[in-house]
Amino acid sequence: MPRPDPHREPRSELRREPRRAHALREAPGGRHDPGVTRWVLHVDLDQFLAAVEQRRHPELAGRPVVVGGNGDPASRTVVATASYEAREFGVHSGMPMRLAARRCPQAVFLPADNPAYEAASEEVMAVLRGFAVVVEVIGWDEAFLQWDGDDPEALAAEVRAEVRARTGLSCATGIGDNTLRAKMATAFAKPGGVHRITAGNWFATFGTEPTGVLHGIGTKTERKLAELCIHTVAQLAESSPTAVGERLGPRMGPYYVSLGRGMGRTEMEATPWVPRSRSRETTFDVNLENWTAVLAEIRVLSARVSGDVEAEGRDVARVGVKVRYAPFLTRTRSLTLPAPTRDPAVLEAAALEVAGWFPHDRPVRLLGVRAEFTPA
DNA sequence: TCTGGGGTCCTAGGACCC
DNA sequence: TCTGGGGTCCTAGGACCC
Repeated sequence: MPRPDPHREPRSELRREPRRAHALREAPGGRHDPGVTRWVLHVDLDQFLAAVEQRRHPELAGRPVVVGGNGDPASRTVVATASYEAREFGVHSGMPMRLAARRCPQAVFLPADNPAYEAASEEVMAVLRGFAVVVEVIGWDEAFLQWDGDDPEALAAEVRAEVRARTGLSCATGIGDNTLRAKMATAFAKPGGVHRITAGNWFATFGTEPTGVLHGIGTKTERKLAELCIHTVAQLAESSPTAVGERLGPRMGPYYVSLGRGMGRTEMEATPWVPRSRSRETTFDVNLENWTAVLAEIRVLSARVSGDVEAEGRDVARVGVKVRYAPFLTRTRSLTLPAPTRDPAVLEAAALEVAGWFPHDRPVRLLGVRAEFTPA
């Protein structure tokens, strides 16, 4: 049973789900025209970052490539994406670069070039929008397609061929009768294939699997569910939403039960995502020992965030600072601005003020600055 | 396996007001 | 003087995802 790769590129969609719990119920048809079925396709690019690098550096094709951080395998960063060749050596996303270098010293280590990946992602999304489908982008390398028709495998094959022809990139496609099942199907489709999961084979596929296989349930939640004697997907599906809610929260509890039942959305949202916040953070290869250095770094991060805010062209309502002390104790503080602004001087002053609230007396491993926008 | 960077949303407690 | 309940805002932390 392939467990989905826990780390891949940005832009989460999971946390948008609970709010829409009312919409999680199967659409009262999913069938608008008789004989035509609503399908969701989850298109997921294979080893995206590594593939983009291999595409622009053809000499890297077929070689182990590891993308992450600043590309220095000795630095305190982790692997963002490993090519399939590198995965053969046990290198995978989320692994410390140092360990990756030990497992696969002959790999080519490259720094993450986010603008390049954003551009490549846009190329792919443009191809997807060329089909008669509703496209919901959920990350650099992922999108849901909503489509009413009879042969989703045929559509998936067309999509894959077109993406390959127009961008040189390979993708896998999960097919489902909702977002969750499509997404979960993709794990079986990788790399480059197609797999279909619907209400008809949901429990046959996942019923006896641990709850942690579900997209949206991590190790912490899996453990809490186990304390309620809920171990498998089928057991979760049969659980009382209110009982689970008493333990895991009034929204999340019922949401988890719905996941066990394989529920998901059937309507995609094509309108572009509006970011809620922008943040920048840095982990230092050598911990910062003095507070003057900390404040200097806060200024640097604040300026980067201000640049992002300016590019976004929206006002900031709140400024937050994150401090991770050695060895790994993380604290966050934040402040609502007296009035929304995008003035870099005001944002910097706020970040410095918040930073001043933290204990000054321990080595600092990471600093971060975050700006939260006023609601659009 | 000493654990990145960039995000989203939920939860819960306290402040404050009516 | 003491008490209530509800609503909203602010804040810190937690969990999860790519």
